[in-house]
Amino acid sequence: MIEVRKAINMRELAEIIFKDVTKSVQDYIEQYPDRNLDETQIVSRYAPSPTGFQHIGGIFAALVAQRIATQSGGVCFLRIEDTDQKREVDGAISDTIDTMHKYGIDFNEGMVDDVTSKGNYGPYKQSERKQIYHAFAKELVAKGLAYPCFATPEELDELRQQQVEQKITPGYYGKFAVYRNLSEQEAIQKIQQNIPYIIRLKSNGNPDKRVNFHDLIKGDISFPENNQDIVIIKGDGLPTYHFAHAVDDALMHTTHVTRGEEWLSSLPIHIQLFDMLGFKRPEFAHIPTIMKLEGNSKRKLSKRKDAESAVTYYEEQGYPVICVIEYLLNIINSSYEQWREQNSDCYKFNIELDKMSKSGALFDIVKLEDVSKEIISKMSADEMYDLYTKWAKQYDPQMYDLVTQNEKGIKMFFGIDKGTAKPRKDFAKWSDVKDKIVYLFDEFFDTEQENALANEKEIEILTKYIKVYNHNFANQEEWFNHLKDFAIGIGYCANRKEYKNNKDAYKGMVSDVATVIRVALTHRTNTPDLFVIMQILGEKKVKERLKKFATS
RNA sequence: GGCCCAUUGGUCAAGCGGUUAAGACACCGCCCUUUCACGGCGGUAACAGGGGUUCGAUUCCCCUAUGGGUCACCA
Repeated sequence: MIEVRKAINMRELAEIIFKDVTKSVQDYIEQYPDRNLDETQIVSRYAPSPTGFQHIGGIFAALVAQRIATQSGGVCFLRIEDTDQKREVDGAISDTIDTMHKYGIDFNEGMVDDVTSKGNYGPYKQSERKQIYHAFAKELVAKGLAYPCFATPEELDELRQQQVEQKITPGYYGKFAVYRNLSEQEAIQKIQQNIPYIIRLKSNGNPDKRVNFHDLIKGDISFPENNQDIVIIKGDGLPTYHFAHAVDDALMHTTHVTRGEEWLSSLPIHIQLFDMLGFKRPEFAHIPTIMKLEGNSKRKLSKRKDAESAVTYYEEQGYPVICVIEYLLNIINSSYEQWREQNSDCYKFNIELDKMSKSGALFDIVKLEDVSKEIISKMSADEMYDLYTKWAKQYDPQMYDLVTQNEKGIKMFFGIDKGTAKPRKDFAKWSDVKDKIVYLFDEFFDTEQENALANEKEIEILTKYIKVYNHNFANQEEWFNHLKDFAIGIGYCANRKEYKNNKDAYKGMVSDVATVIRVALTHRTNTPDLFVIMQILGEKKVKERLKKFATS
């Protein structure tokens, strides 16, 4: 009899707290039916907060989520977790979507811009799902599994302080959770007095018992059960992450929750929530954090300290997006590298969660550069030209103007060694290009600090070379043969072995001659094939530059 | 501090009780070479430490150390 009356009271309390809730839990469960997928098809999601900062770790997490769904023929959706209104930034949602799209990551369902979405399991923005959370919270209160808590932030602070002093686990639980045993009448009374409150879960967990589960990346893990009466609905009426996660992923029928490993330790809470709400638990995969080495210790890539944590960094530096993706794939599964040798489309690579490293990888920009150089070296000259000019237009307008005015020459330059078995690997990113090509333009060449080309030997070479210079060779080979003859004529050797065996007989190697000409023409000791560079420069410029050092 | 997770060369990492402990990047050397590259060949370099279990431990267990995560009305 007493039990029945209590149940009636709890239902009444729930009605008073959630008086605006019109639909029942059952209504929602019916509204979002099971997806018609077979067991192997994965439903995953990327669920960022719209804070306006695109972190490289976000790309990493989204890539994992999107790949496992897509490769299984499943669904990956984008859900916006905007339950913290203080942190929200305007335009962040479309910025997220644009960034992901740029990196080849698109979603089957979810938000498509700041306000609209597609898919049948929406809304996909948590702030628009308040009614849904309330319906489930109401049900919990009615069942006596959740309750209003009237503790003020000050009281909570004080409680925490005392607990810390006494060296006991801090938090709102057990005997410290004073409002969990408030009678329904007392609670109703306080509500009617307009005393602010939040809704807490009435935890049934026992920390002496353990929950076991299997994480798809981390393997078997065991935690003490959660006994904290965690907040599920905040003072502003919005749910906490934990509650929203359980309700959403259940209703949206997520089969695989992939997220950063910072969530691992709250997994006992989430599992408890799924159980108490009567939901089936999804699979979990906690992705290791991308780290950075500072001194001798690893730490999380920091938004404040590390420029490379921002996705915009890679854009500004001009790393082609595909290179960043391939580098990330390489971190996800190191077998990617081998696979890539046989395949070209990185989006076809099947990732395997259980082969992912359990600990966080250091972000290795040197490795990224290598991956990037390899990819760029395989691009056609036209492709490079298009990507470079697109980048330069935004990040280096001066170069953009120069390059677009000299399209033919620049394409010739980008085309050096293209299509051969051993293409050059000059560029890791578009910001590398400028230094490697500016000498083609007088605007830069004339003002560059010149390498010293002053000794007699060098001046002699140039003085003599200009006299025999011929701009009209048909190809590199003819041109080089001419250079060789010239070098031999002035006492240099054209055969390395011979030179080595008989150094005293020569002034130097033909390579020494080439170097002198190269420096005169480019101010650099390191450039691609000289013949092509001369062709790009044109006869007039070549002669001008040679003459500068030559004596008459 | 409590609770979790991790620990193979400088970095990313194979390995799943018996291996000369892969491979890639970086570095060094040699070769090729008109320069610079590319490429080829070779080299330096690792199982955090200590106990067990076992005929045998990088692999399994325990302890220690180190690193990371987490302990909010943030996600």
